[in-house]
Amino acid sequence: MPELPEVETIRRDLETKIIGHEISAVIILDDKIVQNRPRDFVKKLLNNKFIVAERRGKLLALGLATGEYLLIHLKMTGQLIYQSHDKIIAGGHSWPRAEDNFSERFTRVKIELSGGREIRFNDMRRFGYLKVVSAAEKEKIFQNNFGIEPLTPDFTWDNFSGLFAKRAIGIKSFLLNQKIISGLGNIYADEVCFHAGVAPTRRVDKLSERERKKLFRCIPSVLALAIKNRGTTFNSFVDADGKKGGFSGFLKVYGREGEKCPGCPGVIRKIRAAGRGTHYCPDCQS
DNA sequence: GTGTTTGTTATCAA
DNA sequence: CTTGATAACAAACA
Repeated sequence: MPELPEVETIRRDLETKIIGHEISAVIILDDKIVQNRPRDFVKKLLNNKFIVAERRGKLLALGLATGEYLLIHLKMTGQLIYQSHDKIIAGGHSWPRAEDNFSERFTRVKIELSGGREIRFNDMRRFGYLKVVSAAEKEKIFQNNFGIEPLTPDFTWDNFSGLFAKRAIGIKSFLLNQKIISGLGNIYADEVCFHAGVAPTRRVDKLSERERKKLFRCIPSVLALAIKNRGTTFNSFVDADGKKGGFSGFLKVYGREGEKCPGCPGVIRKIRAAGRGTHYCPDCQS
């Protein structure tokens, strides 16, 4: 599941590869994925070029020379894979094969760039989307749909501590709510709770100042370490080169139901919280 | 055939 | 208004 670290990994990959190259072809294989009218989508991209790669939460925004933005959301199983013709000729890998995390079979949109470069949007479950919007619309979406952005100067204790006020919700739904905090999904929400030593079932308005501070510190530290390791591949995530992330082995609780807790003799439990599978150690998270 | 996986949004109920 | 619960979307897998 691509969350902030996975999307950031892709953003950084693409930034070095696609900026400044003219878009020479746009092929939509599945209309459902594109939220513009297909003809408009192609028209807005063709002969244009990407000049910047931005991210807000789990949403990618690739800036175009015309001032518009291509928004890309990977949702559950989306992949953005880059390939250059040169690399293939030089003996590099070709497109990742189906057995490496199903890809080609689920290619929904192809964007070809000058010089034999190409990015492909794959999505097995077709939850993800691509959409070209104006700079104003993109700004509006960034503003209205996303809460505080971890790993930015905005993420201060002053700003973060204010988010707890008058909220009678569980930590899990607090962390998953993109309008409160941007970028955490099911994996990192559980991991943050573990590192902070608080049970995901606790209500945020009942947390002590000390516990809130721990959460505040663990959110950026867990995310930063995950980015450093190029994200978590649990099911389908791959980076822009089609390679898996390296953070999976660092996961302390997610996907480890029944295993021994990494921090104490206890056993990792799995429950349902905020409608999601939720992993934690009842002994060291309280 | 059943249940499970989750990002996001919609809908309903307390 | 707030919150939680549930379904919906979609496709694959055990």
